[in-house]
Amino acid sequence: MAETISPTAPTAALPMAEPESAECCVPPAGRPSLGAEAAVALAARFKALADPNRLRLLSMVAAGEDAEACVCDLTEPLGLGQPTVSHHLKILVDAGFLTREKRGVWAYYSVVPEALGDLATTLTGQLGSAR
Amino acid sequence: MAETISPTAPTAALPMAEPESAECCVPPAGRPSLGAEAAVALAARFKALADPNRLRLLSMVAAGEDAEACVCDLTEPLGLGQPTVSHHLKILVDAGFLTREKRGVWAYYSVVPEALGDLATTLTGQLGSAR
DNA sequence: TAGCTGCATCGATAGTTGTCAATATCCCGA
DNA sequence: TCGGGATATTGACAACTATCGATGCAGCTA
Repeated sequence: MAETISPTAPTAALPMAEPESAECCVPPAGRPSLGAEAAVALAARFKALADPNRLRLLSMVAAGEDAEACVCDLTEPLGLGQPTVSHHLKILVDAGFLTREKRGVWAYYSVVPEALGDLATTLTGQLGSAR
Repeated sequence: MAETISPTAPTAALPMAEPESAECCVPPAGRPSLGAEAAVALAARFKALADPNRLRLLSMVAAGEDAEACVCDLTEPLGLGQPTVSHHLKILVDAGFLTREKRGVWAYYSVVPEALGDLATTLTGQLGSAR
């Protein structure tokens, strides 16, 4: 899929070749930019958002009365079973995007706005060509 | 993946079940917050970022000379095989985070800053209880 | 107290993903 | 034209994930 890179056109426009640095694999001049552990931690947060149903859950909670909602409100619109919704909510809580508060029999979930803002900052800051 | 995005078609036209317990389960006003297809599209972008090695690739490309790098530069620091790196890069290109330019034998990848900025905006705007 | 209700946890299973080895393809230099 | 190197593609396999049904637990209510 999408593998057509037009193998003929671009190469013909190439001049003579670079003067000296004809070698491609120059040593990584700067620094590894993003460490392995930091990448794992960041990927874990993205992984929590990498599911359509979890995104909808997050959105529905944010759209609630006081930016909170209980499980029974969320189960039906998604068309998922209650255990599945509970599972997704747990993942979002573990990732720091939601908080859980049990009031009586019901469990109310609310968003953590700083978490999303922090992630957005990391997106544009660390990865957006600004090291 | 095994995600069923709720077979109910238009994502919001739920028949509004009769509220038996007036305490908790009140259907959220009627605004669907995030549609099913929008959630799928957004999740696809997050999924591309939900891997540590892909995040490091993105970061390394962004930290390159002109915010670009070729495959051979990226293979070694990651400790992955060349096909694997190529696979990850393809995923990032398909998600719109990178662009590929073939110069001679080498393939240079560069970041698409608007993609990250756009995603960051969506994060704080659509999900961050701002509506 | 007993029963009921909302939610979490526990296996089990189908589908997806990350990785590698092998191979194909493309391009440059001799 | 041929050989070599850089990259992409294919096939296979292990690991992970999303989902469900069954079950357990806690708190309200009669």
